[in-house]
Order: sequence, then structure tokens, then C-alpha cells
Amino acid sequence: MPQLDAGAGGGDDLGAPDELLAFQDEGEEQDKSRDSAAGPERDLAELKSSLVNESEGAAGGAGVPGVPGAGARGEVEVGAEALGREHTSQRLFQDKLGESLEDGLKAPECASGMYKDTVYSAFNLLMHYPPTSGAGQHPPSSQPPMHNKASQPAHGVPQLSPLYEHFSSPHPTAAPADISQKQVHRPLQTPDLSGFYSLTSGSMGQLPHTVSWFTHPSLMLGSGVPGHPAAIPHPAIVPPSGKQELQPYDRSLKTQAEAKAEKEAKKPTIKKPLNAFMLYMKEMRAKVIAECTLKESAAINQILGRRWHALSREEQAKYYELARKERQLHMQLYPGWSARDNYGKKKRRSREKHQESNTDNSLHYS
DNA sequence: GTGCCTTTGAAGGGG
DNA sequence: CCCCTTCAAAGGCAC
Repeated sequence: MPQLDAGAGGGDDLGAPDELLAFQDEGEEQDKSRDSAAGPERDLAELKSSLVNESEGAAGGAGVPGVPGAGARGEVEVGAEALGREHTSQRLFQDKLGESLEDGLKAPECASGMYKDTVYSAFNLLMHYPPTSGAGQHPPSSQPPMHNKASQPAHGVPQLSPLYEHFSSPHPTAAPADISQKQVHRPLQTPDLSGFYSLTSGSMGQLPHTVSWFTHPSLMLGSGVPGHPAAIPHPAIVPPSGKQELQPYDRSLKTQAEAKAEKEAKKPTIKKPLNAFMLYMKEMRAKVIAECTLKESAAINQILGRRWHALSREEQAKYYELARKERQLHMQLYPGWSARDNYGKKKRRSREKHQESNTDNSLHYS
């Protein structure tokens, strides 16, 4: 129970050691990158050219091939493996993205406003969540509360993860500790669950991802929280996809196999908790879209990836902390859940691609 | 209609 | 322990 309040320090059995290591290792570089981030326009121009000329960068990169941004940004070490991935992937996508990126970044409002209040303002928003109970403390800048944020997506889905929103809530009484307390002595994944989902899966599907969080049967935290909707489930729970859904209410012709399939279909898909970068992306995507003319997620994600690396370690740490708490909450909500459960639910060709690339590599190295 | 693209990070499994 | 694979979000795009 006190784990959630324990912060990043003691009692954090979920904290990924890699994160700390990364921070330690990249600390100086991150600081450098932050310094260089003080010149956003320069960085943007750099970013732009890098995104456009990514593939060419392999040959022309003065410092790090394939990472044009590394040099001008202040020796931000992306890591060899990231380099390779970036290089290859962007080469694959550059034909399409190059133009779209350039078009988007060409927009004056994008170029000038790219950093004007992006990284830091979003971060300040994040700072609304108090590490312990500093809910009354507002971020240094004049960031409006979350719910007043103007850049909320048009679809009305809060950009932030539930935890983020939770921590950002002006109601500090709804601390994560309460969540865990409430849910800890609540039977998790009880047989009632399927019934609950069978009843609500349809409506849940209509609910925005995040909004639907608080109705989770094991997480009825909204009831005691003023200002919160009564019941919104965790966003990790998503109704079965239309493909998999077997029309739970159509019980007329139900073979045994169908019944089994139906039972499985009733089980909502429990999604992976979002990692730090995913939380960051979710937060910043709308901003990037607003600032640039881009809409393609692939292009936006490239920008966000750059921005992510431009964040100071303190800024990243907040997202890591959020992600850590998300994982912690997720683990408490779904003790038996494994990321493996969702394996195969996405049909991907990455393996094939990887095999292809491996073949290519082997050809290269042979 | 479905999968791919792109990003980073987490997790699981195999060697 | 290291490496590889998959998935998490997102929306345009290709097929």
C-alpha cells in the first residue's frame, strides 16, 4: 500500500533499473542536450533537415551516421542500437515521410512554435501530480490545470494516462495509494468480471479510452472522489475487438466451441501499461499536431522521439515515474496478467521483416 | 477492412 | 546475462 507513495525511492520494486542506469549514463549528455535545446529553432531546423535527410545522413553525418541530430543537438547519445533501428526504419519510411515531414515542418507556425511551449509546458503539466501530497503546489509556470488545457484532443479524450490525470487532479485525496488500498482488498478478476464486461463491453467501447478507466469493477475509485465521474474503468481494459467479439448476446445457436470462444471474447483485453515514452507521446501528440501540419502518426512519432531525447533527465524522470506507477497499478489490478497474454493479438510482420533484415545483414557481413 | 509505418520502453522467452 | 521479439498509442496510408 505505501508503495505508491514511496515514490521512486525505497520500496520501488518495479522501478526499472535500466532507467536509473540510463539516467546516470546519459545524464551529462542529457544536460548538454538540454542546453542545446535552449535553441529550439536551431534544433528544429536540425530536426527538420535530419528527418528529411535521414537516409542521406548515413553517409553525410559528420558525427554519428544516421543520426543527424546528434551532432548539433549536443552529442546526445542515442545508442548504437537505436541508431541502427532509426537508420534502417527511417530509410524505409523516408520516401513517404520525408515529404510529409518536410511539408509539416515547413509550416511557419510549426517551425516557430515547435518548442515555444512544447516540452516544458507539457512537462509542467505533468508536474501537477504531486510526488507525495504537494497537490497545492502549482508548477512554476502558469500552466492551467489539466481540465482547462486548451489542447485537448477534439475527441475529448484526455491525453494523459489515468494515473497522470489522477495525479494531475486537483483533488489530492484521490491519491494512488487510495487506489491501491481500495483495490487491494477487492477480489481481483472475480467471476463477476466477465459478467460485468459482457454487460458493459458495448458501452465501454464507446467510452474514450481514458475515461473508461474508472468504471473498472476493481477500481471504483470515482465514487469517493469529488469531481470525478462515478465509475470509469482502467484504460488498459478494452473490450474485445470487433473481430474477436462473438456477439455475446446472440445465444441462440451456441455450440460448445462457440460458448468457449464467447467466454473468451467476453474477457476484455488487458492492454499493456504505457511506458514513459508512450505517456509522453500521448501527452504531446496533440501539441505536435497542432503546431505542425502533420497528422501521420509515424511522422509525429519521429518528432516525439527526438523531443524525448531532448528532454532533460529530470523531465524524463517524471514520465518514468508515471510509467512506474502505471505499471504498479496495473500489476495490482491484474496480478495474473502477463504481457504475453496479448501476444499474437496483433498480427505483425515485424518478424518477417526482421528475418528479412537479418538476411540482408548476413548478406552484408558475409 | 486490415496491417504497416514510426517512436521508446517494458517484459518475456530462448540460448 | 544478453539478445530478440512483441506490444503499448496513434492516425494516415496502401492494399
